[in-house]
Amino acid sequence: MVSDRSLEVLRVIVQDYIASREPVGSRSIVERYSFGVSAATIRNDMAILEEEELIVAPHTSSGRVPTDKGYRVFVDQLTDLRPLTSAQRQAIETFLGQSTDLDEVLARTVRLLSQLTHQVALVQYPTLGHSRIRHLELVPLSSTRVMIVLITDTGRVDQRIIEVSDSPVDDTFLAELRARLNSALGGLGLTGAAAALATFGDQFAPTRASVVAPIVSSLMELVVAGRQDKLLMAGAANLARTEEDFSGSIYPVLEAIEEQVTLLRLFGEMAPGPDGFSVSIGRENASFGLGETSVLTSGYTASGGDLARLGVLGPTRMDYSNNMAAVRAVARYLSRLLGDDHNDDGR
Amino acid sequence: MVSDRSLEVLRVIVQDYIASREPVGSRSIVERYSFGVSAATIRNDMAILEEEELIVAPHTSSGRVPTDKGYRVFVDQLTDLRPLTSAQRQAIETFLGQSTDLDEVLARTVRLLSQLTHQVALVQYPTLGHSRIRHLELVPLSSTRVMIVLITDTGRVDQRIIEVSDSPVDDTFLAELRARLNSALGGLGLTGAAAALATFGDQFAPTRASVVAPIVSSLMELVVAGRQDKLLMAGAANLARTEEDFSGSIYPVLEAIEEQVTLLRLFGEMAPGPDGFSVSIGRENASFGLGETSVLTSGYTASGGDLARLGVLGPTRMDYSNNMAAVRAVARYLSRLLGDDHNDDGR
DNA sequence: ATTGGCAGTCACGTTGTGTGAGTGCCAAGA
DNA sequence: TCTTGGCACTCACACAACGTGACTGCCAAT
Repeated sequence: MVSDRSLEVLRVIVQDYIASREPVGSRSIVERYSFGVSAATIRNDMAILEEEELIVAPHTSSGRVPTDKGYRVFVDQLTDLRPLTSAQRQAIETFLGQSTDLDEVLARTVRLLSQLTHQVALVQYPTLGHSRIRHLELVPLSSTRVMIVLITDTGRVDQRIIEVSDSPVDDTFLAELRARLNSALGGLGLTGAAAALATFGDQFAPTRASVVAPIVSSLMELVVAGRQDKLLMAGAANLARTEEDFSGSIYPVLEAIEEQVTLLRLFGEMAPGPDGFSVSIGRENASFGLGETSVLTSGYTASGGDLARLGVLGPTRMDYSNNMAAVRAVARYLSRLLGDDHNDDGR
Repeated sequence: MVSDRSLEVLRVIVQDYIASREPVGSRSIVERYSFGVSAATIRNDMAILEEEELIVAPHTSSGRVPTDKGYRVFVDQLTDLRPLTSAQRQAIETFLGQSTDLDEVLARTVRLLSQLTHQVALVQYPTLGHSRIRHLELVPLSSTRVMIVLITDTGRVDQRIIEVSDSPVDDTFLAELRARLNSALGGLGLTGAAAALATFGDQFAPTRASVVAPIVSSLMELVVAGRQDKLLMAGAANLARTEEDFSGSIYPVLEAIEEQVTLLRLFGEMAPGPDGFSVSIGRENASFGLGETSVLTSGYTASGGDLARLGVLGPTRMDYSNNMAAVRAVARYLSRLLGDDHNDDGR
């Protein structure tokens, strides 16, 4: 059976291997840590760990390296998150403290997270599920083209350009349409808006259909698509820095993370832990072409209770302790920032 | 002196080296090409080319490799651009043919270009210099926060959120302000708008200053910042695919291209050639941390004559012929698409 | 100007050898 | 039953020696 000391041994193996990228042997363990036992005993423990597939020996006669399963046990045991240094805390403050615009806040956040962890950082835009429509604008671009701008109370702006009929657009009618749309949809959640839109066209004369129909249907798409997420990334270069941690080239990894859809699926499938925190290690991500990377994510809440995730992605051999602390801290700070800032009245 | 045949030799050296990534020797040249002379003669030519620093021998006794200067001469001589295959032409059509939204067109363009060239593709957003203000929207977000949305006739949307005074915002006044701003600025170019804004605040009572002033100054920033460009990128993974073409790690390259500002400076400094096309090779980009990469760019015109650039970036050892053709073709197609599409009346 | 020939250089792949880190096992001790 | 020291064994790795082959540079002859 795997004793308490065995787990301790696993812990130091992971630690040393993370620090040095070299297989760690029994001898170096007794030298560096005071286990109070001899190397032979450590070897016995290591045999047990190997039995349990928590570590492996790359060659017959070399030190041991944690397996994915080993990392998993290590991470699950990791209760005492190394607190951030005061310098790191201050970095968070100064980095995020000033900005007000959602775009800017998230852009800064992703850069910050990348710098704190030296990994690829990811920040998901808040889903618009719970956000409400603040304003809706129709802007005539030309005689037959109209731009629709949708602004939600999270500060997010979506736009779309559409072609309306072949008859020239009537400006005054467009203004009327805008007014009606705003009064019909303003303040509604996106699901409510979709419902309202379904019958919205009925109040107009059929002759107007050529203008109203495409706008409504396009708006419908926009409202539905609003739930489809967007994602920021920073620090991709860090993958090249830690290139030796990948068996082959980093090409497939870069390719995988360039595809936003992949990352969004990954975010979606990561079981949100009790405190919104989740870790996915190595092969657990194999289906995304990311079998040699680990992903740490944490949820954060934007205004209106909208939930989104942020996190970091890096080689399986990463500094979990530090990175988990950073992800947690940033997620908390961001939640506070967005919550406090946007959570006002609603007019 | 460097004879005509010497230049031919340079050409085939570049060609072969690009194809094989191996130093090319005199022997393999006479085998593969019908120069009608012996290897020794080729060797003499190569000696001349080496004298001129167009090629170098990595080791005393190995084939030759083009220098940056050699690539430069090669590219400058390159008149017969390999025309795109019909498959490539069709890819352009089907890829870009359908979309109408500027964001979407550019997003598709950058992906397309990356796929055609297997390099990192870059597309700069049209500068707003020549574009005119189509519409301006003020949206109250809360009692003290207002979102400004600026829409130009290129279909670009910029927004910004600002904090206005400590007194609650007056909705009706905001509506009036919006109307006045639109009538004052609508249809103006950005430079004109900046001028108009300078005196815009004067028409309001001083008591309104706490609301008007921040909006006007923020709008001013937005108008000026409008010229600051934005940039899309795709295919960064390709750098990892051609990793062997970089002496060290690709880390510095990835790092450099992650910084949009760097790329924008690079775009800015690339002398636009006669037909708007420009090539920058190897060390010519050293100041950007891109001394081992080449950049091919071409200008394209959006509506209103606004000029922007697009291009590809890759290792110095790249297929110039193919990539130049692709960049040219895509730039032309994009110009036509944006020109035709957006260049309509203006109401 | 071109050519064939020839000597010289040097990267690279192969093979052989020693070295050291580290393991597994076992018998003895607590 | 757990721990320990000892010992034989394995094997990656670094290093040196050695061909081999692909070049080049030079030169005398055409």
